[in-house]
Amino acid sequence: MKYQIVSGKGIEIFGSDDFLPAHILECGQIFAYKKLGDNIWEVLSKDKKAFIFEKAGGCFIQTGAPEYFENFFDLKTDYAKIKKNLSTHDIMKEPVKFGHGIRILKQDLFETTIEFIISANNNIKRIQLILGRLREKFGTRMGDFYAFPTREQLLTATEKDFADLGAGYRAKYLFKVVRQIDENTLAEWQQFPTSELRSKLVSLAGVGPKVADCILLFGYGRGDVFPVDTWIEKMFWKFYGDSAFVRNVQKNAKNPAFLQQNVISREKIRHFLTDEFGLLSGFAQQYLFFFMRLGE
DNA sequence: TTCCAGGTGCATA
DNA sequence: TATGCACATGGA
Repeated sequence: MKYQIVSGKGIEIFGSDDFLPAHILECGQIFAYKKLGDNIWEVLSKDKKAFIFEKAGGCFIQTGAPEYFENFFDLKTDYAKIKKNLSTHDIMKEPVKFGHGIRILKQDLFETTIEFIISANNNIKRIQLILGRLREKFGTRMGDFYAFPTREQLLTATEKDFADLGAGYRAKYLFKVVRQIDENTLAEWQQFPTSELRSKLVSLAGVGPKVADCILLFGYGRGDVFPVDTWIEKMFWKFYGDSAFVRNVQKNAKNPAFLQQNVISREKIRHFLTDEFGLLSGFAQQYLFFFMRLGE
């Protein structure tokens, strides 16, 4: 994909095959965005903001921090190649076509951690509501918007403060996790291989296997993880319900009368899918998630 | 009213 | 290792 940085003003994106705001922003990887009009989107990351204007032949990302968003939108990665590789899997052909403009964002580690702790067993609308309140209450005002709060700022919040945002039972996780990690620690963890990094993340309050995989994928940019949530579970049964893998597990199940869901755990599904897609697992996951939620 | 949402923590076997 | 249950909240 071709693009050009316009110093201090933004980034010009040429073509829409590998960059579509609706696909990038609505595939579940980010919560801090808003559709302002037919062809205008607003995106917040950390203490920065960008507008994306869709126009004939591409997009313009308007921002005072083009270099930051060049990395954020992962513009240097060749998604045409990734989609070509993924499409060798039959089940990926439709999802890749449907979400062809998806890119996996490289989001701030601290922000991503907090966001996905809140995302657990929650719906996207309410997650956005809670996060909006979190910015307003604890973040620094940046003119017409609020920055995502720093760890320092969140240390001033009580458990009740988090609950008052509507975080529900996740309030105690938030209170605890800001005392377990800071921005520097999260950055230092980048040096670890995925499995080791994953176990460090799982040790944090409110971070289980699914949230850890989201942080690994959307923050650390690890492609070798496959977050399994309710939508991916549905996808698995839809596309692989009759696969040899499933038939084999069922055959060996102690009680064959059990429903499929009772025999194959999310952990098994995760292993199956990461074996299937390897280093492209995370990419496959995003096309499939988007397809299951909005496609068909 | 009940179910569900990008699940996790904890006790138990 | 895996299973069962509690956990806040709001929309459908």
